[in-house]
Amino acid sequence: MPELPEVETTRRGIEPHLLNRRIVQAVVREPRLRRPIPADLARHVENSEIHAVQRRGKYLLLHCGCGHLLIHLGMSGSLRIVPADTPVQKHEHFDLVLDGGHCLRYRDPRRFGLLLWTAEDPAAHPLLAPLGPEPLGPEFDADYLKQCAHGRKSAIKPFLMDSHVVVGVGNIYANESLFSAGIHPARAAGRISLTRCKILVHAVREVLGAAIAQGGTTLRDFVDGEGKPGYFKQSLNVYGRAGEPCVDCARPIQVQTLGRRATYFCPHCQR
DNA sequence: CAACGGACCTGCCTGC
DNA sequence: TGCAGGCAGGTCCGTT
Repeated sequence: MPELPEVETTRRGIEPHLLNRRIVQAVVREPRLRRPIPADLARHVENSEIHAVQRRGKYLLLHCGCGHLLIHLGMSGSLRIVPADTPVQKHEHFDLVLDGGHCLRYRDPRRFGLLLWTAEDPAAHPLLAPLGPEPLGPEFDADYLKQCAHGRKSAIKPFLMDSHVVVGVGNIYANESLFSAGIHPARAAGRISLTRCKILVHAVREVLGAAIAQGGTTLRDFVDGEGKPGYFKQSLNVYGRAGEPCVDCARPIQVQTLGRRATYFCPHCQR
């Protein structure tokens, strides 16, 4: 589920409920996520106030007390604000109970997510430090992309999905951005001209921006902080549309595996 | 160092 | 109907 637009949608949904609230209790029902939830988490966060709710790539950062909570939603994670007495359902692995009677509840069937605590500058955390620039920020431009791709033989699609190149572009939006830019997903990253890098950067920004504006993409179970789905699915041009007509040329959309991920494209419009 | 495969999990869908 | 197999929005880590 969650690529950057879904994480940003989640951030925007939960932020107003969290800012300046105090965490009165951290309840961990299932610590076995991709990495175990630290046993001493409660000690760090209980009775601390949430000062900021930020995002870096697909990580959510809750600045509370004298450190940060890092939350990653993995493939199937979601966060919701619910009344603290709401009955717990399957796969709801932890709650941050807030003063005022609500709690932030995390659900993640596949348990690929993360909940970690760091007392340092979160940007220096080993998981965040090596991340590439934000796709919507000024650092991500054609010159950067061109330089980054120099000499790389990897196909552009898995290259674009590499969080060390640029953060936040997962499978759905890599497919959509490449379609929008008219670039074939299997083209070697190092063999894309500066002009086309410019087009691609623009496409990534447009696609992500539009997805955020529509509350993200709900394929199966993504919901925002209020439990509502995203509406970008209806704007998808290629993802999940194998065999259906290309919106530009009406020829059938192809699907093939690239870098072990389903890759959708129009061989006529993408070169 | 780049590229690739395996691993971490559950749920859902398909086909036998 | 049951079950095995494949596939799914992510990304870390170890090996070539």
